[in-house]
Amino acid sequence: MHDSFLMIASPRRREILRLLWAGERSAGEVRAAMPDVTFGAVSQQLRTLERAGLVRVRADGARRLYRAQRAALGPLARVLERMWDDALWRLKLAAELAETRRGPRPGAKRTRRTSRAIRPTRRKVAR
Amino acid sequence: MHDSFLMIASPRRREILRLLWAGERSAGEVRAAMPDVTFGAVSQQLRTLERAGLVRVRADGARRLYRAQRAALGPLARVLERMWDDALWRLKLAAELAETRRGPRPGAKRTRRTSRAIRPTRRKVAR
DNA sequence: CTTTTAGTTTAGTTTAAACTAAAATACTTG
DNA sequence: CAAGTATTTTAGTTTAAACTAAACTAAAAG
Repeated sequence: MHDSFLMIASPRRREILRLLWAGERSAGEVRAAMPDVTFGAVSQQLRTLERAGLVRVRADGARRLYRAQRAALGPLARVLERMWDDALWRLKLAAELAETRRGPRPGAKRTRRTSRAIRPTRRKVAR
Repeated sequence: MHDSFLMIASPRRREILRLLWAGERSAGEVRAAMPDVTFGAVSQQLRTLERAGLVRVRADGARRLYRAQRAALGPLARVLERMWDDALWRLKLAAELAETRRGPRPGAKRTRRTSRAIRPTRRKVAR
């Protein structure tokens, strides 16, 4: 994934961008705004956005503060801003968030995995 | 699928829209511009775009003439137009078309299916 | 040092998109 | 009507995205 069109195609990522548009927020604050998904899911989308250059991170103690890199979206930034200002579009957005869920639902039955921890996987310590 | 953001997230659909932007073209003419996929694949994307209201069809004998409904894209129409005018973006587009292929490659090995024709499936005769 | 708080990462699951091949449909022409 | 051309539709496959649960890491607090 790398393309801006693809990035803003996801209602979830658009919502995250909106939250980070005006200023910095911690990962936990972003997560708090989306109680329907796990922290892991939000963290992954933040990383996806970071890799695409659409957000920046900054460590602050145990927290990590994210903010949008508005210019990275080019002309699409304006489109998003106009959308967020438009009340009608806001209603559509809410509907989409409910509709376009792709991964497993919270109540999905899953097979128990065996212990794991085969690879020690030292974290890259860049925080 | 229904959202404009989702619609233009696909390089294939963006390319189809570009071809239909200036005027009418038959499904076959669109297909001829994308020799890397089957007629079926193009026909499906045309229908997807039609359902989203982004193109219009018109029957002409055995052919079906498509054209873009530019206004349906709202502010995104301008973004696409600017993109198509920009030579740099054109290079990126070519790269993406090669990269973001998701379905089976032309040479993918597939299991032979058994006869079929279980359902008669009368076509809805709306052409 | 132990526990708590904050967040990331991994491994695996589910789902939809994008495709193919083949069958079906429809119009046209001999 | 048969054959050919144009296109759609169906059924099935492959792939990547989006998610969950659990394991992990790191900093802060007790």
